[in-house]
Amino acid sequence: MSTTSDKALGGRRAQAARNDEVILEAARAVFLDDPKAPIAAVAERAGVGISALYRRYAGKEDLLRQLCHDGLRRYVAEAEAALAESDDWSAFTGFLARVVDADVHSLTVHLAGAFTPTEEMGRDAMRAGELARALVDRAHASGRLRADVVVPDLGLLLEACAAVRVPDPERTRQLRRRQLAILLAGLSAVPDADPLPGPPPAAGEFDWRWRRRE
Amino acid sequence: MSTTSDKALGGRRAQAARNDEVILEAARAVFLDDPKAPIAAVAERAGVGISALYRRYAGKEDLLRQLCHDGLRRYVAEAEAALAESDDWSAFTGFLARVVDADVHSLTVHLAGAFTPTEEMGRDAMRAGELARALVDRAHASGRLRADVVVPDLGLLLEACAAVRVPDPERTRQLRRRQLAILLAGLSAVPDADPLPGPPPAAGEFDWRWRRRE
DNA sequence: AGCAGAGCGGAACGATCCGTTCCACTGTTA
DNA sequence: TAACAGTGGAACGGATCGTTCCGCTCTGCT
Repeated sequence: MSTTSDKALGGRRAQAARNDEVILEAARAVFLDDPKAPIAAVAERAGVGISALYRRYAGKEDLLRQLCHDGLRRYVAEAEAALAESDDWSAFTGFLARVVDADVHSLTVHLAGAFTPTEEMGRDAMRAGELARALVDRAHASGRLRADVVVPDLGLLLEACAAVRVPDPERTRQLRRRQLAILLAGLSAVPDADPLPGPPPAAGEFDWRWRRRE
Repeated sequence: MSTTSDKALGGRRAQAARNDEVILEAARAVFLDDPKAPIAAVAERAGVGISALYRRYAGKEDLLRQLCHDGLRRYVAEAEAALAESDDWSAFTGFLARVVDADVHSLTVHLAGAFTPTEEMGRDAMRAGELARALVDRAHASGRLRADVVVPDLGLLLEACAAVRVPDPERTRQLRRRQLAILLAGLSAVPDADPLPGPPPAAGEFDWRWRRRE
């Protein structure tokens, strides 16, 4: 009944399948907390040995890359989901709230530079950019977003939220929501506001993070 | 004419006095860029040998502590200067702009935990808190600050600005000014705004950073 | 029942990295 | 010219970390 290729796994195989998730979750938690954490910390947090890690990933760089790519995919998925909404403004704000909650920015940006990206990641990153532009365009169309906000301003916004971090994850989420609310209030169109200062952030201005570090 | 205790130094003494500043500047730049940078990086950046560092500081921890304390003192000085202004709102915004420009937040917060703080730093930190409260009180009194903003919200704001960093320092300053403008717009009182969400940040909620790390 | 091997834990290894010490050297001061 | 503050940078010892490897367990198949 239970063959090797069967989906209903028991015993050792089930344990292994469970470990897949446990390890990914542990890696997420550990590397979000400290991008330079040793790989042994991931194993310890997952409650497994180091072998369990190396069985799944070619090395640390491979794990980091996968984690980062997951974050990127999540970003794209949330953006697509948001674009399916009818209300332009709540699509925009809902997207940001979900991305902030999921800590996607830390995953994609703070892990960047620790590995050589794949071509597929490049494609996904481009797609993410297009979707963000669509979201911002619709937010502008709704009239609720101030006119001088540009797409890369989202980078500043997400960075600001990701910078908030306290030991308790739930509390972190709450404080980030507050930060996001303040920022969104600041980005909202009001009758007679001073224009935002300085040259706005440009498209590739944050790409330097992806340069291989050390 | 030129005795040992003379202020007008020449030759070797002048070089040493100059090195004092060069080293501090280099340390600021290096540790702002990477709080875990090796001490040799500071020496290299300053264009001096390692001995020149150890002649002035007992060790890395001592240097970090001094750097952090400098940041704290700068914060206090800016706050005092701001409180001398007559206009409540521009005292508030001017203070924030100067603190953000000076990258004081990174110095005091991102270096915290890398050394055991002195009692004097504790006193200065308390004084900083009092001054911040006075600044926020006056901003509230001006009617320009939304009523539900609390003092520790400044922590979120400064963190948000400090999180913006690109390789070029001047460009970093510009982008941070933009970020600050957005945040201040978000913190400005408007007729009928939704209240800020979540339990507001509490007084000691960011103190965990000061716990000795590893 | 028994065997082959997938999966695993964790010690051990080798390669860095980094803080600190130390010593030879140089220009200055008395 | 003797003493020395100031310095550069090699060298050392400890710590860290990625990766490998070996022995063990438990499973799935014959």
